[in-house]
Amino acid sequence: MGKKVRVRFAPSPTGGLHLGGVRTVLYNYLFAKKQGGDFIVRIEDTDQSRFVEGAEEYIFDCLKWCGLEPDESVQQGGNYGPYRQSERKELYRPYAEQLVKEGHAYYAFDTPEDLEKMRHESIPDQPHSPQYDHTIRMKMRNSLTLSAGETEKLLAEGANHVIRIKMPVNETASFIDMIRGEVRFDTSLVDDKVLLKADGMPTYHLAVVVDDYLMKISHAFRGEEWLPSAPVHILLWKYLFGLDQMPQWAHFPLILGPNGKLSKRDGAKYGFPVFAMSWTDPKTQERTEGFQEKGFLPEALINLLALLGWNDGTEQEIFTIKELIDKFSMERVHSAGAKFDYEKAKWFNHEWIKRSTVHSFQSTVKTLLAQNNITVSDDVMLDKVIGLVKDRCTLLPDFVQQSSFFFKSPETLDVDAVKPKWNEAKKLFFAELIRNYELSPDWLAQSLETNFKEIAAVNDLKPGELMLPFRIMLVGSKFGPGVFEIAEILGKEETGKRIHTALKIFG
RNA sequence: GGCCCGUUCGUCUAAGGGUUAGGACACCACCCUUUCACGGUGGUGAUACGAGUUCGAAUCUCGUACGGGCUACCA
Repeated sequence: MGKKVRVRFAPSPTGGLHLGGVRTVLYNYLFAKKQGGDFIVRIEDTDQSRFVEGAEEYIFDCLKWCGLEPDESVQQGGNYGPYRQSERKELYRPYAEQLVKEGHAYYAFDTPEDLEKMRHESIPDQPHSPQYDHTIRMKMRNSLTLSAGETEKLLAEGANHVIRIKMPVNETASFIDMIRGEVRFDTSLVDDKVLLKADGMPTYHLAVVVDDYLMKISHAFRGEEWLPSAPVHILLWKYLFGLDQMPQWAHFPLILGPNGKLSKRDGAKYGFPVFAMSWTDPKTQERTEGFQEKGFLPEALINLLALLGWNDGTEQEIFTIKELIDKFSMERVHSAGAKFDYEKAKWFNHEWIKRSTVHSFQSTVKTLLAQNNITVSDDVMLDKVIGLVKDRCTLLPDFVQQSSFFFKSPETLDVDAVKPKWNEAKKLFFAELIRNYELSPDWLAQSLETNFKEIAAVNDLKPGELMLPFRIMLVGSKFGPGVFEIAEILGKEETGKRIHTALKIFG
């Protein structure tokens, strides 16, 4: 023991980073930081056919936005690079060949057509699952069925070939999952996975084991979808580096959408984002909106993701990243999959908006308003407005609706809300109100309200029937903070102006 | 089909043999608010099923059912 904690997130840069990915990063990060360990990001780009322009940088942008930055990666550098598997290509073949030499793997020369044929017609008695395993490998074209001479010759000729693991028969491969406990597999039932592809690149199976070893990874965490390939990795560890060197593993429960596993392809078709940040497919130009653009605070995203599959055993639900680091433990991660609930996600965001300081929203709100052609020149006023409205905002764009009218008089007034009960007496009231307000020695919500009610009383009118019209005059519609607080921020001149304008419209 | 993982309110979850099965989101009602929210109070609502172990099971075991994942020279 005493081994330094080193964990890694190993994404394949093929598109948007979805919720499950961010949560995997998060749990890795929390675990590492709690133990004072290192968090590494390794790019798994061994499938060149799936290369997507910009995907790698996008992933790092997402991590940065989330505040989950790695200690070592393509961008940060580090002592265990390169951190991109495509740049480590030459490194893997010797391991694969060592396995062949030791009888744990073999060369296979089957063409794609051969494989296709094998899968579709070789097993008449079984309806499914023709896999390249111990029951059929002796019927295929590989170094097990070919003579040593033939094999050598083919290799010398540069024939297309892969290296496959030779799964043993009737052995049990097992490991202790930090979340699930012991998991065991019958090796006879696992197929001979390709380790080294025809283009010389390793598959995930070989690369993950070799790199985890070389990068001294102490704990390897990944999604539950990887559990079935665990026996392959266990055997590779056993053959290559020794089981005692194998990192401790944990497989996280899946995050489910409405129809099973959350998938990148489903984009925002669920009615909620699945990506951390917006992603535009460089080929189709199809853009999928992310949590950031939807108006989520990174703190909220982190918080809600942390609670999707983990809790600290108390009833606390709002956690800062610092608290999460402090309290996280792998043993408390749930083993069952969790369906994502967008309503609850929004609740988390609302809570975070309420808890964040007024100042933290200043530039965001300014930008949001600018996008709606509203220029804010008075920062003091802006802060007051934010303070007044932030509790009513669930998503960041809600600030637009909630604060626009402070900076720009309403374009339309909800006349219908006023008209039916509008009369001469009320009209006279507001005329008098303007005169009174003109003379007001101060301009505070409190005194504005007092005066308002006094005038109403003198004219024998119910304040309640006057406040809605007043609100419509100032806001244009039936929402927003208290009217007198709005009037205070608007100021004497602007308030008077809006009453005037409205009076003309109401008739 | 095979293999693997899983199963507590609609959703996220707590309860690691003894609780009126707790909380949160959502929903409903009431209060607060002379707008809309916030907030407060209360309510509806769950241990998939069947055996077994035990004085006692949501909790341990087995079976069944259901759900999910994997089953590529993708990760």
